[in-house]
Amino acid sequence: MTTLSAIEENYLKYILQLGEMQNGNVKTNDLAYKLEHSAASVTDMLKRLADKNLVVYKKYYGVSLTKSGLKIAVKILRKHRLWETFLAKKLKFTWDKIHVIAEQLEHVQSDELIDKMDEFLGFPKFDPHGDPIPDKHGNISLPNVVSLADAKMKKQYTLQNVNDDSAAFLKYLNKIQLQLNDKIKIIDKEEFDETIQITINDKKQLTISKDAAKNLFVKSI
Amino acid sequence: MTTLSAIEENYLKYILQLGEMQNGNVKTNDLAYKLEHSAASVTDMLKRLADKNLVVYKKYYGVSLTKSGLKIAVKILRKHRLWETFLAKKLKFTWDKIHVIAEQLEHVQSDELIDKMDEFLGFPKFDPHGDPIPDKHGNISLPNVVSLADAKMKKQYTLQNVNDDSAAFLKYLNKIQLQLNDKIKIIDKEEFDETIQITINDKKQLTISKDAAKNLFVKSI
DNA sequence: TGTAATTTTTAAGCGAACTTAAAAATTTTT
DNA sequence: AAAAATTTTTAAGTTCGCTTAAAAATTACA
Repeated sequence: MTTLSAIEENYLKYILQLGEMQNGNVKTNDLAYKLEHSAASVTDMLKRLADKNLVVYKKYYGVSLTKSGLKIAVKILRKHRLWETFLAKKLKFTWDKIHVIAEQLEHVQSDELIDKMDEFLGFPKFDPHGDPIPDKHGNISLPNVVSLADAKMKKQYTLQNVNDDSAAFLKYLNKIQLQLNDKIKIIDKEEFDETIQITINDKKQLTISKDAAKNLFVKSI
Repeated sequence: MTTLSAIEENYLKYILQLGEMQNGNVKTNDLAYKLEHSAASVTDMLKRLADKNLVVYKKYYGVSLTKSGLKIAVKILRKHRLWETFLAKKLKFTWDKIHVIAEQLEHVQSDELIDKMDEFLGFPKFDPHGDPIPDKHGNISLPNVVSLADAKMKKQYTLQNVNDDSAAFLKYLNKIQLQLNDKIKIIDKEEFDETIQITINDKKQLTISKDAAKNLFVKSI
């Protein structure tokens, strides 16, 4: 199989990402929005990806990944998250900058490079955002995580994951000094606006908005 | 200035590389051979690069880099050689594989990434092949510097650089009392194991192993 | 120096990945 | 269920980076 262009790889990546919340089916317009292209150009590409057997495309309905398309998409995810880990851990990049650079690096083609990088980093299971890194065979380890908005009162959690890569959100986390693996306990939930009172590491107490809580994923301990 | 495509960057890279042996001028056919493209497509691109003021292109004569073209080409060289150093030193790639991968990595766009990588590697002056790595400002350690392993018999050299910061190697240099700027003359090369007989400052005579010689960079005087 | 050989450019055309505008299908509203 | 609104596709056109074939300029040589 001939190697895909970075553009084709991005399509597969976003079909995987957008499909995760649904049943796997992604609408043309959602892809167009994500990729910042016109809907017409998305339709165009989807037909070509379908010809290559990477996606199943049904007119006016949507698109989903085939087995081989999924395999490639997961590999890109693996590369992206390994590179993010490298940038953060080894090169000491701050959170808000690693995503954009990893979006370039994820398209470098070399299986040996991925595997050597994996080894160099000590075979990490999660990237700096707490997202699971698929292993060499595409297996993803999923811990029992829930959104902080759905978490229960008075239970102990650790911050596992953030679901918003925007620079603004990451800067916010920096400001309130909330980091991955920090211990979190909910001490109150305000019904009215769904804000949440938490303690971080049993010390600092602060208020988290509904919007922020939805993007913070925690694991019960 | 808008960022260049990887293809445009490759043109600049090869114009620099091929021009080094000449007076800086490169022929259309030589580029076509290097890039494995038709001569027609090279002509096409050279016109576009000239429009962007990156090269000076004279019909039927050849092409050379402008000031801004040179600056970009040197930057790509810097990136290529830093990545090669990273692949060899940190990821333990063998020599024969690093070039192909670095040819992809050199096109990743991020100034901060280059500089952080440079720092991570300890600001190396030479890549694994002994080629000089341009610094942040584009300055290159003099090109008449060669590895002692590649130096000629009976010529006079001075020690310019060492490309191994390991305590063991530095201790070894101390022991044999070899210092920067010392005069070195090769008086014999043993074919069998590639050990080298040298004199230091026309006095002390000693034997240098192949491995040590590869890490000693000398300049002819 | 005139002709032959070589190099380089021009011309025409192609595929990938995009665009806008119009047409068609689907979904929503009344 | 018909009309209106929205989504998606089709059609036509663009740019980039390539091709081959031909024409033109340069270089080699007899």
